[in-house]
Amino acid sequence: MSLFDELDAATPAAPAPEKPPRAKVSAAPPPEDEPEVLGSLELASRLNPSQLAAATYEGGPLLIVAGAGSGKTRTLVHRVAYLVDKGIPPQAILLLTFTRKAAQEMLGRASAIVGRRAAQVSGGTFHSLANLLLRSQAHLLGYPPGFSIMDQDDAESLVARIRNDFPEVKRHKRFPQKGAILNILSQSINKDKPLVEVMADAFPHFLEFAPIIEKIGQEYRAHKIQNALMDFDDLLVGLETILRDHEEVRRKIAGRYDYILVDEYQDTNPIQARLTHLLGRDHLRVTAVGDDAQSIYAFRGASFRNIMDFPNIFTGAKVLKLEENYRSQAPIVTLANHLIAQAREKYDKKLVAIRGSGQEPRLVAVQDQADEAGWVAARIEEFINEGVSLDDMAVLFRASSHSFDLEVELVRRRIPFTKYGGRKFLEAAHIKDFLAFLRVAANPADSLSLRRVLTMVEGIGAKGAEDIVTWVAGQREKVVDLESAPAKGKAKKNLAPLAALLHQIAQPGEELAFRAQAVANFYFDLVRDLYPDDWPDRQSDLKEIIRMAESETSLRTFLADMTLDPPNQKRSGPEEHKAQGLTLSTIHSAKGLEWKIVFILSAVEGRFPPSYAARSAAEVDEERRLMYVAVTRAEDKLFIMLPLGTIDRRTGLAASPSRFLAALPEGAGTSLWQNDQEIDPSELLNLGGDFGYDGESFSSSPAIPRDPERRPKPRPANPRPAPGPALMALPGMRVSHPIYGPGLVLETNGPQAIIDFDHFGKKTVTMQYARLTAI
DNA sequence: GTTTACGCATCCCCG
DNA sequence: ATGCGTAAAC
Repeated sequence: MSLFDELDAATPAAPAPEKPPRAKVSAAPPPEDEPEVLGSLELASRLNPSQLAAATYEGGPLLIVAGAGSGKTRTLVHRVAYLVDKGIPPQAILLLTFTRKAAQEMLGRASAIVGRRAAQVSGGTFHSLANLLLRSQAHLLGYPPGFSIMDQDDAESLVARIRNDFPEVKRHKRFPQKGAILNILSQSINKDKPLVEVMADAFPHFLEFAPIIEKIGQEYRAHKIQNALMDFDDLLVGLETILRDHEEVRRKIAGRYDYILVDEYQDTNPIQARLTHLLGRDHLRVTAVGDDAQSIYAFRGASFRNIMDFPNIFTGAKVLKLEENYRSQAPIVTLANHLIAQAREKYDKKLVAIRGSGQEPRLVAVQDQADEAGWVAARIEEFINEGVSLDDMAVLFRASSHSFDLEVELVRRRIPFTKYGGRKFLEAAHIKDFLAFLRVAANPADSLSLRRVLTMVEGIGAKGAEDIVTWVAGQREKVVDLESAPAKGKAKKNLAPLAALLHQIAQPGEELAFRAQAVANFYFDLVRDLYPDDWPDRQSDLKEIIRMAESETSLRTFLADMTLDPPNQKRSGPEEHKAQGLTLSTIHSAKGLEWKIVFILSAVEGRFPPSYAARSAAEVDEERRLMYVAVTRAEDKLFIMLPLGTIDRRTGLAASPSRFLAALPEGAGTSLWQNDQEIDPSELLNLGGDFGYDGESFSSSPAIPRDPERRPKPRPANPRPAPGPALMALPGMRVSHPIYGPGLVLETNGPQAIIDFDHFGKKTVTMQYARLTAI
C-alpha cells in the first residue's frame, strides 16, 4: 500500500483536466544531439537539453533552479515518469509539493506518459505526510492517534482564551491581539529563533510584553497536549522530533523512499529542509526544484536561503538551471528580468525569452478603485467580444480585498468568475459548526470543539459551556453522557438532543456517511434559527460538505483533509464547477499558473507593497518577488493597473506607482496608458499633479497630501457605461433589479438598501450600482 | 448572574 | 461577513 492511499483513490488516470499542457510548451525545441540514455519514453522529443538532463539525472543530490515559465513542472513530471519507467517501485518515490492538488496534477500527467503506475507514487505536502506518519507514531509524542488538527482560526481562538486570562492584557491597551501572538509563536518555531529575537526583528513595538507572551506560549502548548490538539507547526515539529530521536523509526520510514523530490523548494522553511535531510540522507537521491526569485512565503517561516543552502546541506549536489522561458512573450520576460534585477541576493540566472515579441506590458493609470474595476471589466468584455475565452484571462491582486469593487462590477455585467485565495468556505461559521460535532466524535479530549458545540444549544452561553467542559474534564470516561452534565432549566432540557447525537456519532466503527448524516439531521434545522438571514445558502453549503463526506470513508482522514487541504475556492453555485469563467486570484494562490491575458490590480504604494509589509529591506524584497510572480503569469498580454487618485485612509496621501515600477529603468519595456491612449509620464499630471514624477522616472517618495479644495476635478479616467441615475428607493417600495429581479425594499441605510427579492431572498445592494427600477 | 441582541469597527498572503 | 463590547432580557 502506498503512503498516501487516499490520494491514490482521488488521482485521475487521465491527465488532470485543469491545465492541459500548453501546445507551445510541448513545442520545446528538440535537442541538437541525441542523448545516449533513453528509456522507451522518447523524452528527448518532449524536453529541451537542460530539462532532459534534469529529468534523467542519475547521480546523488540534485538542485534544479528553474526560472518562471521554464517548464519546471514539466521537467518534474517527466522525472517521475522516467523513474517509474526505469522500474523504481512507484511507492518508493516520494513527491512533496506545495499543495496536494499540485501533487495530484503532476501524478495525473505522469500517468498519461507512463501509465497508471505513476498514480501509485507517494505524493502530498509536508504537512499531509507528517499527518499520516504521526497517526501511527503519535504515542512517541504523548498524543493519541485521534488527535485533532487546528487550523489558524482554532489556534487563534485558543490563544485568545489564554490571553484574556492575563490581567496585563486589560491594563495595557496596546497588548498584541491573538493573531499577532500566534504569529510570533509560530515564527519562533518556523525560523528556529528564540521568541525574543523574533519580536526584536519583526515586532519591536511589542517587545515589552515578551515575558507575558512567553507565558502565553507555555499555556498554549500545555493546552494542546491536554486536548490532543496539534496546530500546523506541531505536525512538522512532531515528525522531526520522532525522526531525530528514534533512529530505528527514522530508518524504517526513510527506508520506504528510494527517491525524494521536493517541489517549490524556495518556499520551504528550515524544519522542512531538515525533514528532507532526515528522510533522504541515507541514500542522497534527493531532488529539489525551485526558483529563489519566486520565494513568497516568508510570512509563514519560509526562507529562500533554503534553496541557496541546498548544496551545502547536500554536499556535492549537482545544480542545474532552467533559464529558457516558454511561457511569455519577450517584452513580458524583459520586464520580469528588470524587476528581479533589483533584488539583493539570488542565484545568478536570467530568463531568456523563447517566444517572439508582442505587446509591451501596459501600465494603465486610472482614478481610483471604482475606475479600475470599471476599466478592467470593460476590457474583459472587449476581449470576450474578440473571441478570447474567459478561461484564458485572470485578474491578480496582492490582497483578497482588492478585488471587491471588481467583483461587484463583474456581477453587474454578468461576467462569470471564480475567486481563489479568499479564505471563505471553510472559515464560515456554519461549516466550522458542522465539523465541530465530528471533531468531538473523533477526539473526545478536544474541548475546543466541545465548547463550540455546547454554545449552539439555546440557553447555554460561555459560562454554561465552560462549566460543562470542566465537568467533562473531571470525568474518567471522556466519552461522557451529557445527560448528567451540570445544567438546569432550559439549558438542561435543550441539552438532551445534543447528548443523544454525540452518543450516536461517537460510536467507534460507525460509517462516516452515517455520522455526517446524523449531524446534518441535528444541525440543519438549527441553521435556520442561528442564521435567519441567509440560512438557505448555508444549508446548501452543508449539503456540499455532506457530499464530500460521502466520498471519504475514514472520519480521521476526512477531518484532516478538511483542515490540511480545504476547498480553497470561494463558494460557487452547485453546477458551476465546469464553466468556472474568469479567474480572480491572489498572487499567492496563482503560483505556478499561467494565462494568456493577465491584469494586476492596484500596483500602487500602500497596496503593493502594502505599508504593513514593507518595513524592512527583507520584506520589500519579498514583495518584489511577489510582483515578479504576478508578472510572469502572463503569456501574451499584461495590464498593470495604477489607481493613482486613491487616497490612503491612514496617511491621507494620494497613491504613487509601486516602487518596483517606479524603479524600472528606461527600456524596461513598459508603456503608460490613460484613457486608452499611450501617454508620456509627464502628462499624468493631469490626473492630480501629485504622484511624484520627476521628469526621469516615477519617484518613490511619498506623494504630497491632497488639498481637497484645490484638487482639479479629474475627468473620469475611464468613463464607465453611465452608472445611470441611482433610484432613490424607500422602504415599502417594489423595485426590480437587473439580476435579482423583482423585490420589496425593506429598509435603506445611506447608499445601501436591504431588499427582499421574490426569487433570491434578502440581499443588501448599493443603489448607485444596482440600477434599480421602480415597478 | 447569564444569555442574547444589537451596534460598531475592520478586513493580507496560507499548509 | 465576522469579531468585539455594551446594554437589555431571561
